[in-house]
Amino acid sequence: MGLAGHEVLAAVLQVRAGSLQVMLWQRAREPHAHRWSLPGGALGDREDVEASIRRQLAEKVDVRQLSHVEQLAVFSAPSRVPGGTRVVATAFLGLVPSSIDPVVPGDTSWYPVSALPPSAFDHEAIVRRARHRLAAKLSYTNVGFALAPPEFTISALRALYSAALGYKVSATNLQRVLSRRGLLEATGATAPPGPSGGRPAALFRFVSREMRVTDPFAVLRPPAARSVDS
Amino acid sequence: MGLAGHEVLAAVLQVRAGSLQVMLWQRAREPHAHRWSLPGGALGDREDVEASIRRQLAEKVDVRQLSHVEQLAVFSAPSRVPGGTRVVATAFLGLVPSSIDPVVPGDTSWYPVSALPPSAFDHEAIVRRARHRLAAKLSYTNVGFALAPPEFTISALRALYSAALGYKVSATNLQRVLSRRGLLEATGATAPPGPSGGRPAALFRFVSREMRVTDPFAVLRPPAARSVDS
DNA sequence: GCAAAAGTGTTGCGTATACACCCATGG
DNA sequence: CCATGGGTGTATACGCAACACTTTTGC
Repeated sequence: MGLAGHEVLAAVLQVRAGSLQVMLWQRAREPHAHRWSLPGGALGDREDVEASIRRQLAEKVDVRQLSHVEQLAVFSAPSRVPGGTRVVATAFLGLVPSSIDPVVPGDTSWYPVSALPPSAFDHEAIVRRARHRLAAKLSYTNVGFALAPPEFTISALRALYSAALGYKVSATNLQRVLSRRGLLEATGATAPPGPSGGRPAALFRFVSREMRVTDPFAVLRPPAARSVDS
Repeated sequence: MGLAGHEVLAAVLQVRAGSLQVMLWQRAREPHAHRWSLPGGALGDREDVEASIRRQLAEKVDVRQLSHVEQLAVFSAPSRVPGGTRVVATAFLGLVPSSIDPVVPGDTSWYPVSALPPSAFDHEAIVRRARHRLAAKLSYTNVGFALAPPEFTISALRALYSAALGYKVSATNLQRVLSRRGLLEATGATAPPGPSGGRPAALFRFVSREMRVTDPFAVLRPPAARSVDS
């Protein structure tokens, strides 16, 4: 009769060691003992789903390290979680900058999204969804800021985008696109060159670290106004 | 702890009489008696949220008339619905082609999204979200098919897009964009001219009536492949 | 000076916009 | 033959991809 358990889950993604990875913890007990599952838990009585996922993630990582959190979708197949009580899940995408290595509990670790271990319930589908959402938003928003350190070289940024998208991105054009859109600004400082020399790379930062749509109307724009994003 | 009511709600949108309208029904009882609210109801034990919203909408309209349904977001503020039991809602966007005038119950009618009557709960926010989602998807997917009749003239299609987007769209460019992307095809037939003459308009149809992303990577495309939408 | 890495200039192409012009019908 | 509405042709603008070339360092 519409009464059901409600849980929140998050696919927390980070580019680590050159690949896009997701934070998972290993279940100790049934159901699905030893399988890997997404962090999260039951929705509390006095919180909405976003407050809830932030609270739950606080048990795994320092919440201030989460650079971005957004709702993905509801997963509600009646039998998605075995047992007497039916459980509906609200899934989130969470992002952590690559410059941070969060301290995580012992049962928790990171896995490349392209090589997940045996996953519990429908969590693999949730990770796929998160991955797809991130790739899409990298091209029409400024979410890049959520993967990047406060300051970075273009090469480093290129590596992040490549890892998240799963294919090589040109550093040249990446810089141009992000600059033209006004997302990137030079800090003035430069990074030291590598051991084999080379021109020192300039450091950049994202102008804003709030999610913003940067390519609002690919086509069918309103007549004259260009800078509307609403 | 995590046990809550779960309801599904849909903002069913249709272009009627030149404006984008939403289907609402007037509450007879408290809470929020006489205010207007979105169709929907409690999630059943044996259905997922999408099956549920389709079932609930069947009580209002012929489900076959729904040309598109998609999840919007979860609305979960603890006090969004007054009363003892906490109610979490999964909101959907539903679309009906403008050629159909569904028979609706007596307590139900259509209102322009730009001039909503006093709305129940957080339903106004849900309508805003639906409207925004529709506008966004009109520019990078083929959702247009869900607003349009099986066959239509370019002028008629222009009127639909203009109503849904809230600003004038050029018929010339609309046709070009949709044609280049391979979404539109001519039926060969023409519509009779109006009472004051004029060249008879050619009839078109959408090639596919399944949702598809048509502008997958605004930028940052994978190197060579162009037709990837995954 | 040479190799390596970073960044800029230039060109070409694909796609969208704007606007003029041609087409087909009713009166 | 004129007014009305429909459709196409053409010029222009803009943004991204590709690639060559210049800049700045270590050895």
